[in-house]
Amino acid sequence: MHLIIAEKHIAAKRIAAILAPKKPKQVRVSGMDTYEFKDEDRTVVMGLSGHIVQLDFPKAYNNWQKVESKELIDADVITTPTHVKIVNALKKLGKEATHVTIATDYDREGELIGVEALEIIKKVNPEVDFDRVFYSAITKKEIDDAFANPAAIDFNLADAGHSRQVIDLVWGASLTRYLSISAGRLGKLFLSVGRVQSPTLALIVDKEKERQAFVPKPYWEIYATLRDKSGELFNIQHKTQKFWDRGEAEKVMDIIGDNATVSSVVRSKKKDKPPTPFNTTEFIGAASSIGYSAANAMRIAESLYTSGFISYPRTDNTVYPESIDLRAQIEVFKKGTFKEYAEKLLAKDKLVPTRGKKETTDHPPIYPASLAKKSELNDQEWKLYELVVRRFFATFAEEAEWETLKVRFDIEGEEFKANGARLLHAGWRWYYPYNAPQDRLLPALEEGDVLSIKGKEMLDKETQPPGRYGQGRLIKLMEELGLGTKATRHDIISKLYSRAYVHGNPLQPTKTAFAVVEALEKYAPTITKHDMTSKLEEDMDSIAEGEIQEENVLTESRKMLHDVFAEFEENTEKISESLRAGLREDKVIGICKECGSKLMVRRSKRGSRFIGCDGYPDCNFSLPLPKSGQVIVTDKVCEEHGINHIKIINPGKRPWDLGCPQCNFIEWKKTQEEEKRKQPESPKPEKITDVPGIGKVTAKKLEDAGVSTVDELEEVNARELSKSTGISVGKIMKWQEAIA
DNA sequence: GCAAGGTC
Repeated sequence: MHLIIAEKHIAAKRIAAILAPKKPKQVRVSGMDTYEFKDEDRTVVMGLSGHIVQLDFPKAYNNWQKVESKELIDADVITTPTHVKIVNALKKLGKEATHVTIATDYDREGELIGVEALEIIKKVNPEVDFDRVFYSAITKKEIDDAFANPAAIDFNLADAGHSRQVIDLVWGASLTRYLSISAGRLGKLFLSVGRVQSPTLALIVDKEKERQAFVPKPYWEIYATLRDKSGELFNIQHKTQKFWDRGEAEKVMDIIGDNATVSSVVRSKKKDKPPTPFNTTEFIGAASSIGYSAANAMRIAESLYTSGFISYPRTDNTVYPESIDLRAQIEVFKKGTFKEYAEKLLAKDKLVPTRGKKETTDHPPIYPASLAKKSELNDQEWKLYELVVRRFFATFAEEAEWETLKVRFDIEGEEFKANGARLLHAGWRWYYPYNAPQDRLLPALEEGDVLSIKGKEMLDKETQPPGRYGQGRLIKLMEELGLGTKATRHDIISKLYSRAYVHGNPLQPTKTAFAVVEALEKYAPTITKHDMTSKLEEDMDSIAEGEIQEENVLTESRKMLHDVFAEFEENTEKISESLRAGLREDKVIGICKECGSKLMVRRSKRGSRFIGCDGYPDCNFSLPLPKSGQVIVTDKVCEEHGINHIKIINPGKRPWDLGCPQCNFIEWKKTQEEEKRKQPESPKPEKITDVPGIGKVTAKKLEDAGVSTVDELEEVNARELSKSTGISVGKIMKWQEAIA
């Protein structure tokens, strides 16, 4: 039997459909759908799900307290299955196979994924014969060509990928563990470190430092308001856009008289080029600018892809490959919502798409694969589908053409100006109307016109600090620096949120993030720089070229990590103190109005959280906090209470903007009172069976537990009563609420 | 409970 292994299920299905003389038979093997057909031999095609195994340390290293972080550097690295069903199917089919063809994606990870699968098969069938095929799109021509010319597996390339896995695990796990223990942050709140996440976090922290160091500089702007012939008012600005000297600006203000003369009018034309095809980064950038987070955009893109509405969403490529029939792809839209756009494009004799800078072999750019009806998708999905369709169309459209107008004015010898712009020909902007610049219309003016001045204004302004990174911009920057991949960058950003290193969008780092980045920059600078990835890429290339052995690269990397730990050991105390200080700062939410001490997030003896005063026990001012979720202190300050707003982060949920905790508490008390006022009629129940939800049977149970009157039920400890009766705590507390 | 990389 000939076994063909693809990287994912859908690829297996499509490859089978192309290779099979007749429709392939769908056969379930160990719970997996595979595709079988008869060629020269019986052939089975099965899909993996990317990596189906994972690297890890042996179980003995799992205990954070007992195993020193340093020991992870030279610990064994073992391979464990992550997709058991697929591994079982591989073993079953692998045993029967006489020949195996690896048909995973055409890139480094694809090579490694193929070798991982082959290794599983070799365990049950050591003598099996194997080869490898390369294709860059699943079209009949590419697949037929690939299978007509099978090649050998590139084990060096797979080794290169494997070295990355080991280095990521060893550095990430040992540093994460060391920092978490040093800061006393164990359990869910551990402090993570990684080759990609830490340099990304450092970018965000650096930007924040730049903002903090920024000193705003005051400047002034001068405008005059003119009336045109038709009576309309419009503004013009002094040619010195920013006056750094107030006196100078005031001098100009004094000069402005009653009239302005048009000294020149220059009309010209400007063109702007249609956009390039979407790759993942560009797609996330565009989605981000219409309000989607990177992770959400990718989640929705994934579902549009699995439903067949768009092509594969994880791609670096920005050039449509020859193998796609682009005209046919536009013809799909001759019906439906985008009919008029498709027809206009199809009327062209020649369709010439734009090309981006990146051209790769793995997958085509993202394009709409089939026609969707609005009713088939939810609102969020539709908007992103529409974005992909419109972008696809725009890449075939003409340039947009603007008419620009530059008018200069003379006011008592001072030059003023006004710029106008008008869209003459929409071109691609008709297809793709996102973030389009507005027309700036100026009245009809000619050189020598004299207009009356109706007003003048001098604005006080100051220079602004550089902006924080938005998610779209950060992903683009990560790509430029080689951090992460098209499939992981959005995940890395989500990770920074869930570790409470950042909050908000644009991203704002917490004090914890500052402390972690500072500690790493001082004692383990390698892991905070994108150069570590560049160096790793170089090493991987050398391994792939066969110039160097994987083992050599790993040994060198481990040696570097030992040096880092030697540095740690000399500075144990300092690292621990500075981390703890940073972590403490994230707990401060302001100054106590009653005593002037710090108000902090604290824990009671019973473990519940609250906001308490550092001046306790002399001052016992306090505010409640929600029971679960991480508390994040934002930089927004409540105008009324002078304390910082807070957010609550629960894994897998949207962050909850709680606002000022004191306002929130006051609001909560108010609604509580209102609710009481709403139902003052219901009198306190007399008998225990008057309490809603308590019948005779329950009453008997309660009596057996020593609770026979309403008063007793109100007083009893719900937890203890639950233990002795088996009734849930929640139910008991509800009864108690009903009584009160 | 630790990373980053695939894919769902």
